[in-house]
Amino acid sequence: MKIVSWNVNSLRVRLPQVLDWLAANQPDMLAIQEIKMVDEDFPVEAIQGAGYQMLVSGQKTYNGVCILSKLAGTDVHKDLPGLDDPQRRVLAATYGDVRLVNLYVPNGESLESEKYGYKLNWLSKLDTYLQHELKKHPRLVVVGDFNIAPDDRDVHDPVAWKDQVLCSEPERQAFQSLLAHGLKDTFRLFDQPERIFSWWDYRAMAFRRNIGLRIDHILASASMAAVCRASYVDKAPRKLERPSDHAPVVAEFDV
DNA sequence: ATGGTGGCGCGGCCA
Repeated sequence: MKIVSWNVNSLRVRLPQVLDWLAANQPDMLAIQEIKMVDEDFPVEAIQGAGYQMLVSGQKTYNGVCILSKLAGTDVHKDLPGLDDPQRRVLAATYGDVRLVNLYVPNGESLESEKYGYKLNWLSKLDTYLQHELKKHPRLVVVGDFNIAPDDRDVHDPVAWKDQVLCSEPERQAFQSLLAHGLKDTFRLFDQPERIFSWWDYRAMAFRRNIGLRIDHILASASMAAVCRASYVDKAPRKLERPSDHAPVVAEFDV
């Protein structure tokens, strides 16, 4: 089973790249963030034509998530319990006996911003939600744009980013709390090259200079981590014309 | 270098 997370920064713009990537890579599930469209505008025919089913939690202009999959998803969740939030950032479903949670964690903007408080509160509600999901679903995979670089290895310049948003201690502690509940960062289950990132700013030729952060993650419960055979970033789509600022992250499981 | 680029949608927000 191949599970992928990709922040596409507008599915309308990136649809041709998504279709090409699906055809070439044939994931079982592709969790997408920042589709930036309402459900009514979703390209149903194009996705079905590629051989995929879909679940969508769309929003105009901002946010919006979906899951493309070969099998139908059931038991769909679109909200975090205890958080009354119009922002569409969560989509969870069950595929066979695997539970998949797709997240677009708030960015936070800066430590001084109101949005930072919203992010930390959101992560607190997520923490509680995932504890319950872990109890209900032994085979749980949590993916998405976490907007958190878990440690300094995930940052091109840890000194410059110290205590900045995406790298601050409260954010990193929220990420570590998820791991403490039993989730594994699948990327760190394997030896990895240095300076592997999943997001590069559009500005200042950051991608060409590999000035990035690893903020997109695939976490797995113990039983799924035990059968994880690979976890990596596919930089190829980031090299295309008019790319997303994020690359897909991929995990493969012997399931 | 307090800028820079990109998406949405047509001014300003968000990342």
